[in-house]
Amino acid sequence: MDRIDNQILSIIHENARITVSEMSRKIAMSQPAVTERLRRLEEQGVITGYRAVLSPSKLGKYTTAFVLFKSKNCKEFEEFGEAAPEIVDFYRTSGEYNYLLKVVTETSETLEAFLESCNTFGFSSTLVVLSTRFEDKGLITSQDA
Amino acid sequence: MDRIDNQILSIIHENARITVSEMSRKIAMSQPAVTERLRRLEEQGVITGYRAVLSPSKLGKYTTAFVLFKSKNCKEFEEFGEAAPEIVDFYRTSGEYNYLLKVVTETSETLEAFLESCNTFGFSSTLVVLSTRFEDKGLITSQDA
DNA sequence: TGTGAAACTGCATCGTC
DNA sequence: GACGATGCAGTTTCACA
Repeated sequence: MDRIDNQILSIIHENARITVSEMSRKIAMSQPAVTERLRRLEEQGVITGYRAVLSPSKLGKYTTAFVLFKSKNCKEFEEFGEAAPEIVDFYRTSGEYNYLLKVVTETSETLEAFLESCNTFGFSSTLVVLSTRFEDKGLITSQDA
Repeated sequence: MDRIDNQILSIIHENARITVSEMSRKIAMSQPAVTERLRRLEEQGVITGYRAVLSPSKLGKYTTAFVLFKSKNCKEFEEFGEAAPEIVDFYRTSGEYNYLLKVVTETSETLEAFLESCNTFGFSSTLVVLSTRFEDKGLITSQDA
């Protein structure tokens, strides 16, 4: 994990579909060398995947909310969470609440319906997202790369 | 936006570095047709980008937390947030708190230092993430694709 | 680990429907 | 909108440093 690896990570976090050739030009290194470094970063688990970022609103999902949850039966609630398509992110947390969920739904009505379906598992508190300033800022700072 | 577009979105959300040829085999359509559909999905803003997913712990970041924030001066706080490398996600929310931040730091000590640097802007409540059950579940359900 | 060369594979583009 | 053909670009592999 040297400076070149950090450059590769920074570039590929910005644009996961960049070609290895283009990257090799950016960092002034041969294309097979970059391919090999990428392979290693994947193998070591530094890179865990590559994802397209989709616009919720363009897919008819206009409501995003964070739900703080205090569940009684954790096992049952986690099984419910796995199966619920509305839950995009699912975290176990410390504090008064033991779960935090990011929920994406069509409208506030479908959010309400979702919250009601959670009621049997415990108590929740919901924060509706008004707007997103930014998401998924890179973990590599310019000084690292 | 038909079933084939949904299939493309589902596939490329799973693996953003898949080749167009491989996709075209999976969905039994010619390579130029898939290229054209991809181009349109990008142009329409359904796909807003492609990102590598990086492991925080492999980069020395062992602490993730969600910070609920109640700020007095919103403009100043947002400028601070843009510049803070610890803040990975930044949302404006409804409710008692007006911001929600996802913060990734090296240790609980660096989290503490970050929280102290926020103090001038208002009041915060922090939920430390104990574990992540899942993140970034696809917005396309199997019935759509 | 990194490089250069060669064979292979994938992609952009265009004409056709 | 989708297809097939084609020339160019990117990737894989390997011998060598």
